Amino acid sequence: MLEKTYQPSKIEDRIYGEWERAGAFEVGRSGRNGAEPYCIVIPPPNVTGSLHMGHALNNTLQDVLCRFERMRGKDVLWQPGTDHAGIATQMVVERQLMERQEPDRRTLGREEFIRRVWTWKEESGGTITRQLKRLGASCDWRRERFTMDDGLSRAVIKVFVALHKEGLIYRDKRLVNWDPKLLTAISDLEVQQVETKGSLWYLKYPLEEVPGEFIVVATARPETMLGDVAVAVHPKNGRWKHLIGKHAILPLVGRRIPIIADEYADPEKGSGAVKITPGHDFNDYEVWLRHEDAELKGVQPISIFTPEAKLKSSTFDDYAWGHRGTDPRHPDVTMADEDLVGEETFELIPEELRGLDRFVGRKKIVEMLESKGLIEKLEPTVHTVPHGDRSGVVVEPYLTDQWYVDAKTMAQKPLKAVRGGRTKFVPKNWEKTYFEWLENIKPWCISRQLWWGHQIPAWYGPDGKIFVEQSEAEAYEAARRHYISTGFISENDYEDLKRQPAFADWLKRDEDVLDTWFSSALWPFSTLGWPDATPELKRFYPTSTLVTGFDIIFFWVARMMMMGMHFMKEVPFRNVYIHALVRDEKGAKMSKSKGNVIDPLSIIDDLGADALRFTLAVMAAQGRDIKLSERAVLGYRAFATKLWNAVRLAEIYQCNVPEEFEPRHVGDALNRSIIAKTAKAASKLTKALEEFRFNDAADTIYRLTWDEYCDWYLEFAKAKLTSSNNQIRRETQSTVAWVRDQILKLLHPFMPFVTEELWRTTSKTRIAEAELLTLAKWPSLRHLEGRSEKQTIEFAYQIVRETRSVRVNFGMPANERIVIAPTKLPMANTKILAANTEAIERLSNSQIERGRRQRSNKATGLFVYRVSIPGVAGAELKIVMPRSFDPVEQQRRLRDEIKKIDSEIFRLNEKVSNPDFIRNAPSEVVEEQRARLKEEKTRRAKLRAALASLRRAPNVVRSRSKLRPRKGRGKVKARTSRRHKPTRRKRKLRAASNRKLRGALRLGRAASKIRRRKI
RNA sequence: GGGCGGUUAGCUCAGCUGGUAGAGCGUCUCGUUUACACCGAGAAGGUCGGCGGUUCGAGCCCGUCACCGCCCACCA
Repeated sequence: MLEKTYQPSKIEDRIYGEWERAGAFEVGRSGRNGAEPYCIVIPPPNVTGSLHMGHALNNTLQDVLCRFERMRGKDVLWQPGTDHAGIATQMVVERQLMERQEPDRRTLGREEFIRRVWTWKEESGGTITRQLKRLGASCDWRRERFTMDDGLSRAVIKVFVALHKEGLIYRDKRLVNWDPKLLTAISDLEVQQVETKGSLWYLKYPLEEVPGEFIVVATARPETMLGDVAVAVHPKNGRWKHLIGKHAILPLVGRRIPIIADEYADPEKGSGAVKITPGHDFNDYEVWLRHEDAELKGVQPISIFTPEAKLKSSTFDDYAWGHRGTDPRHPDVTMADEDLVGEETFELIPEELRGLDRFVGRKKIVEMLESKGLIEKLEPTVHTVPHGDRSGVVVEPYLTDQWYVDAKTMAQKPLKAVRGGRTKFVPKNWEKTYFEWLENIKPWCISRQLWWGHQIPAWYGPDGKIFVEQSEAEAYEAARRHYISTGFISENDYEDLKRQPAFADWLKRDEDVLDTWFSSALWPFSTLGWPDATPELKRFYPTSTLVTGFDIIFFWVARMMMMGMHFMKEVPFRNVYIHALVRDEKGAKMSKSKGNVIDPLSIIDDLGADALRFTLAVMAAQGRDIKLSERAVLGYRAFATKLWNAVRLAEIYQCNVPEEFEPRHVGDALNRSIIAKTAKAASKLTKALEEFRFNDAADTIYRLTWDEYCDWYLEFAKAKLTSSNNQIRRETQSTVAWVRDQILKLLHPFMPFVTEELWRTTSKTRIAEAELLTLAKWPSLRHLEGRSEKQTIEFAYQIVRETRSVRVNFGMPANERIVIAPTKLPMANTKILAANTEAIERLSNSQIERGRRQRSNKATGLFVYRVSIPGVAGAELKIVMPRSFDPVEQQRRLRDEIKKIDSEIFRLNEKVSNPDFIRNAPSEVVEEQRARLKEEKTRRAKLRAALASLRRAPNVVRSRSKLRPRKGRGKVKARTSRRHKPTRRKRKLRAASNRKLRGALRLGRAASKIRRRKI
């Protein structure tokens, strides 16, 4: 026996355990050998991560797809794993060292530090995996991978070496975005532009050729002026063009720099002349390149800042003015890269500026210029300043050697693949974003000055020559061959060297590691076993669908396309489903600092994983962000409870599906109808999922369960479940159970836990079906969708709806039984009516009168309200009003309704009498409109008749509405004026007093009648 | 500057190929020996952002304007 309410926390862990024990999520389960493969690779969460709402959404959608396809009989592989997340993980472990007051990273040394990270990973790295299980994720956990595990590392090295040999990976000295806090290069994508208030300084540079005159340059970064190599002005326009070819003297240092012509200088902006600082600005670097062989021949970019060692106790910014050796304030700390500023550059920097933090230096240099009268003016501006997305500090363009991927070349095939439809984005408009980015892609900087990650397989020889090989041994071998063949070393000398300890340092491995996204880019094939030709690789690549957020289309999706096309010669996935962001209920991004984060785990604890999953799925309409509130989840927990209770009802009435039950042969109209509706819902849901319309799919099963099954079907079925007619009772019991089972299956991808639990507890009576719902077959019910709707139970439902509506609209109390009489029914409907009389009467609290007895109603002369029964031509429902309704109110109501119908009829008339409409519209639309017109006219006639008879009706008491304050109105006011909702107890009291009031009114009515008679 | 998306009931949002504007929540009224009060019934509530166009017919297609959001680029 099921408990009265569903408590998710009681069952979820147990159910997940059962799935795992049964190996339900394992790929290639027995009996699936002939099955079509279906594969999703999980977007690997950071190993440091814990489940946030974005993960919850992302993985819910993947799980819905996987469970759906698994039930459809496909051989499903949901490939799980985590990402080593270079910077994030390194930061976490460094923080931990600090908290435990252990030696910092540099003190520990690289090897020991990495050992610590691995320890951390073993201890804490499983968090996200456990949390995904709590969400219900049906991954094949046996196959879990990690971007730093041996296999994936091997794939990374192999890819790097191969691309290097093809010239698609190379080392280059150029400007990169340098993160001064993390002390590493980062890629363009890791830079966030932040709007910042700043100033624009107008600096006066003296002209060499015209003493006493100046050229004015505008800059937001005056401190970089020490690195200026030129001043650029527009070649044709502006106030400075006459100075082209002349020279300026760089203030403070007295260096002579040329004034050059370049279109980059916009005469409209700033002063019209721009300082060129190729060592510290991407645009200036481009200008330098353009003039490298002309006016700037022999001039090199100057880097005037040095990254310095990250100091634990540092109170100043980590990026400072050029200096060497030691920091004056920290004489004991040796700089990591003391040679990054060359001797000459060092000499270029005035002594008082050396060693200053860059922002302190800015102030200082402005003061120095100001004191010399070289600042013309200062303008406040707002400009966007690049920040490191991880560190949050202002990044610095920095000229240094890094490794790059030739992304431009690699982008070509991915572009073609999507243009040719081999990979499709859903929704499609993201393709445009993808195209734009790939078409304008720049070299991808892949080296990072970190320790945690895949160390670059490049070794430097004694003369700086680079050997990129898969292993140290191979690098040494390559070096041996190279140096011997070039005569750098003789064979004998090499053999000697080999025996010496110095040999270990003969080649030096590159210290840097690869961008985390480099290994993620291989994910769709590396996790399947590449570079080995595994059966899984053959079977599941290309994968079916990738489910991810739009924020990583560039970071991840595009790069997987590049690597996939290059190494597998095929797209990594057929579909890319891009889902939205989960925001808070006000639409703000969830963030810890804002404190508006909804933690999926606490939601799961309180309301259940199913409720959360269903909420996310039903809200996942394409192209819109999800605004999530706890209230919404609450609503879908109620849905789980509703389902629970429906199954309980089936249990109470001993419903089960006997072996011989065949839904096609069901005879009763009520039962036939719910079977057809279930079948239609199944098709609709299936189609929606095939098209990634998760919200439509979820909505469909919600409607079927709650509206059709619970609110209508089960309510009608109750009468039959206790019927003394054995045949009808058994058929209904079977149908109740059969539909229940279809619902459990259809809902299972969305709400796996509660449906599994219900399946288990009700499956004792089921035959030839899977023990576990998760392994059951997806319903395929096309043949049960049925033919016409005309003779279904729907009209019986309509009778109930109309009667209920009339009851409330005419102000009758719910507990007063009224008399209704459906008339002019076709034979089929008459039968259905007869078969469902009990249910109709119970649900509308009415008594159905038919045939002879109807005429006796006429004899009473009571007011009879007539309405058409929608869907059954000509049929109408007479509702005999009791003596307890308010006629004045109802006359008003009827007149209002007639007015509405009048305008509707007018509109339809216009339409139908318009020859253009008749000519152009499809005939079925014309017919439809005509039918509607007719229907509306009939309705109006009935209402008019009702109005007329209302005036004559003997059960009308005119004085009543005067006696009684207009029902409800006064109370409405009182209620809405309250600050808060009355408590349940108060509401009960109020209901009781309302009943009393009604009692009093009835008395009043009787009294008034007597009075009238007297008159 | 380039691109994408949004504007529909009090709130949050659906609305597929143009053909009677929907849901959930909230509000109001009524109803509990009933599978479920995490419930049931009914009701109120909308010039579908503005203007123009195409069409027999526009929430949907086209143009335009306004406001909101996001992405990319740039900003001396």
